[in-house]
Amino acid sequence: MNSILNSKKRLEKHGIKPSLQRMAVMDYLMTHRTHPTVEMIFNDLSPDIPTLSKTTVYNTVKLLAEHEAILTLNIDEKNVRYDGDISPHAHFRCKLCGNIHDFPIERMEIKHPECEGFTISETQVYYSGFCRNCKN
Amino acid sequence: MNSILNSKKRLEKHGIKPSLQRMAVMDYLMTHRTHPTVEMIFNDLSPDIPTLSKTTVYNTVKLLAEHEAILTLNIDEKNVRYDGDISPHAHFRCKLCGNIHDFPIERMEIKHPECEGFTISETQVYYSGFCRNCKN
DNA sequence: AATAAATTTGTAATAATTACAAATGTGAAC
DNA sequence: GTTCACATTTGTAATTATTACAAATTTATT
Repeated sequence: MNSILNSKKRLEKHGIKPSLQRMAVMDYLMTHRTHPTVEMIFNDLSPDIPTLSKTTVYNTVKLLAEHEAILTLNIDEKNVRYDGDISPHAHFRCKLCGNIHDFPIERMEIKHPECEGFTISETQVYYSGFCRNCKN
Repeated sequence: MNSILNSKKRLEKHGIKPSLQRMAVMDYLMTHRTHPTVEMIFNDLSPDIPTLSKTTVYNTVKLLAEHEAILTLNIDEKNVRYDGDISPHAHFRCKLCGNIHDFPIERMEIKHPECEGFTISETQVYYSGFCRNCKN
């Protein structure tokens, strides 16, 4: 399977004109389930696309997120992280190694008087603690 | 009710030695349910404590959070926000006005094979969308 | 009152992100 | 196929939140 083709389809599905850089970033996020930072994406793509600029990566993830082709995670206090998996799931950050894991999300009931009149368009569930490797 | 007294008690309960600045920040977070940034806390306390330094506010909220006397919210991409209400609840950020509201949290079932071996010490639930005032 | 320890303060450094304008690439019209 | 308009990318400079750090101040102890 040519994963670049998949990334192109994803871009088009979300109304984004595909370019070499956009497809590369989209493909990276679809094939790397590490919830990478802009820095990581840039470092990993640079060898293949020598002219790539970090600004382009910033611009691209912003564009992708605005078109809801990817998720923006604020689970890490330092850097913003991005996720190519847009299906509903929660995230876990290990306080020791910093790695982020996907967690299944069961369900969430939100039907309280206080919520009347609010329109919820996005939900993020963040856990933190120690992962399997780090809980010594 | 002298709310400064309450803040002193909260500090002591969490093993933090009370000082003028620490009590002021703790009190501010207990009486202002706006999930303020360091900037906001600093600006509002400065008139009363003219010698106050922004570094002190940074130091203090870090200390309070480490001792779990307050919550750290990463719901806002720009600034870290702090919450003096440590009882379980979720947060909602309006995409238009940026205000953050408390939401009740019903329950959350996390009992999936994928979670085996992970130790969850903290859970944050963030919603975003449009608040009552902003949904035009 | 003197000394040691803890806390606060101000400044300077760091680091992520954004603004912006120049350069490059792409596509349509002729 | 060349020209022109428009979109995209790039690099640099600016911005901004946060941290590092050392001096100054406050607090506690003898």
